[in-house]
Amino acid sequence: MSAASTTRAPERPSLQDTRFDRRLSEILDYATQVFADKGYEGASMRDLSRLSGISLAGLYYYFESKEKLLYFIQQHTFTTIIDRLRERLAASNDPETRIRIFVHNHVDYSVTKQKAMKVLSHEDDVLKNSYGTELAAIKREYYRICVGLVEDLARGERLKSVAPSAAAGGVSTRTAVMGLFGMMNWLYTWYKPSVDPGAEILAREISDIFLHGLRSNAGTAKSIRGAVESSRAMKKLPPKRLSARKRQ
Amino acid sequence: MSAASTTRAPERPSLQDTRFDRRLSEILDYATQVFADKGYEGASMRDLSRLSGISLAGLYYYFESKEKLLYFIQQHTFTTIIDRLRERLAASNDPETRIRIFVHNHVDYSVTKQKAMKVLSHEDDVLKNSYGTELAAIKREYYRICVGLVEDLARGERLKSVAPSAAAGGVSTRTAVMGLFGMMNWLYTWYKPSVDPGAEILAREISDIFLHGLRSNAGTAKSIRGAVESSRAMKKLPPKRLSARKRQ
DNA sequence: CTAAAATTCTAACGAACGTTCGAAAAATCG
DNA sequence: CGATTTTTCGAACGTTCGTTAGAATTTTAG
Repeated sequence: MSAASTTRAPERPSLQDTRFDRRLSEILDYATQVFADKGYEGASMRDLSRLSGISLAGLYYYFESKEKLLYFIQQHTFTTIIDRLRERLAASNDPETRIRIFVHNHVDYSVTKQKAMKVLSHEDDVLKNSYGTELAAIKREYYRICVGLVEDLARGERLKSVAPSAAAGGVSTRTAVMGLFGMMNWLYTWYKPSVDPGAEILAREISDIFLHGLRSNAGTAKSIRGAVESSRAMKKLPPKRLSARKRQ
Repeated sequence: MSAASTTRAPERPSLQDTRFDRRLSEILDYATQVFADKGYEGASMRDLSRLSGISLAGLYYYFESKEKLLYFIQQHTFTTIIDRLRERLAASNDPETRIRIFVHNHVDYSVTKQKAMKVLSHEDDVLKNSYGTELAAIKREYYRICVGLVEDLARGERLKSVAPSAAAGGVSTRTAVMGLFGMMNWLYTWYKPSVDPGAEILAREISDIFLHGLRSNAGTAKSIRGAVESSRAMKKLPPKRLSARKRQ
């Protein structure tokens, strides 16, 4: 009888480390690897069975569906990142330092848990049911934390270049934060531990770009208006050819 | 008899706009939508058949496999972006302006051809055979163009904060360029035309962050060393609990 | 040691997948 | 028009998919 679906006993606070728990988290590690390597849709339960050495049916003793498996991975990864962030943020009250802590925390996790982070970023909008809604809520919470940090910085330094809207020049908070997430979440596509710097240096580099990027006085920015509009580049270009085909 | 696989006549330079070509590119538009909405692996040929109104077998008259379909989309999107970029870059010799043109070109395409851009970014490493190798080459070419623009800027302004390596503070060229790609390629996950600014403003915001980020004199950067190491946050944290389970 | 509970397995289910065959229909052209 | 080519389609192919029933085995506890 499948424990994950039917048995429903005392339900202790689940803070123990039972045999079942250990096996499940072992499976989650294998699943993270398979999902990272082949994508959620591209990976099959048979791939996971082969890699983990557990029979196909044996897997289903620990979770009830492939979807739940992805949910477990993403939920665990996300809450771990947020928990660590909260602990680390307690160490400073300086707005700039706190943003650097935020970036370091995120980059550090991306570097040390590359596959989990890839599954979190790349399979972002796969889950559609209640799992998806819950993960979306966690994501929004994480986003709001970052917005708060940026607003603290802007307030403290009176950065008029960071504003809710970017109408008159300067950078909107939303674009800034999303840009930062872009720099961090894109890591999984290019980071190679053997070639690239460690989390400390990488986090400093990204923080530098972001922080100094926000501190710009927007007045000095050049416009591409003149240069571009003088060419035909800005106008609607004629549709390009499709690739070659084999026909007469 | 399937024209795409067997017939092999005169093979004119394929610069015409035949009935076949028009139908194929119509199918590619539908396929772009399906792949963007459900992911390449998650989308089925039956989904495409339903959306396009063409029978399952009818589709295969125009291409020989699902893989080739993805290749067509990605190859066409990528070369279009590069072609437009080359035209637009001809309008200026100023290093900063040229980088702004690069960003605008990329952002503009992301905003106006959202779905195609999502397929290009999100299904980046799906193709493994010769298709994949060819696309990787195009990608490298695009990357090298951007590196060239950044190097021109650093040379022209004697930015000692932008260097091949980032050992002593400052930002390595690789991290800078990858960070820029991150900001731009992450767009597809959050950009909403109804809420967010148009390509012009968005491109200026991203360019501002990037350019002013690079121009920082790295000396003023704070370190999170002290703050973070004084807490237990930097150390290996005890493993967090997995999510709840239903057992006794 | 024995009985109960927890864990694992083999074998299979029906559904969905990418792709193809061969004939029907539509378009082209003398 | 009739002949030929181009385009479309219903029906099926073999394979793989996620999942499950039920028996066999291992672990746990008295």
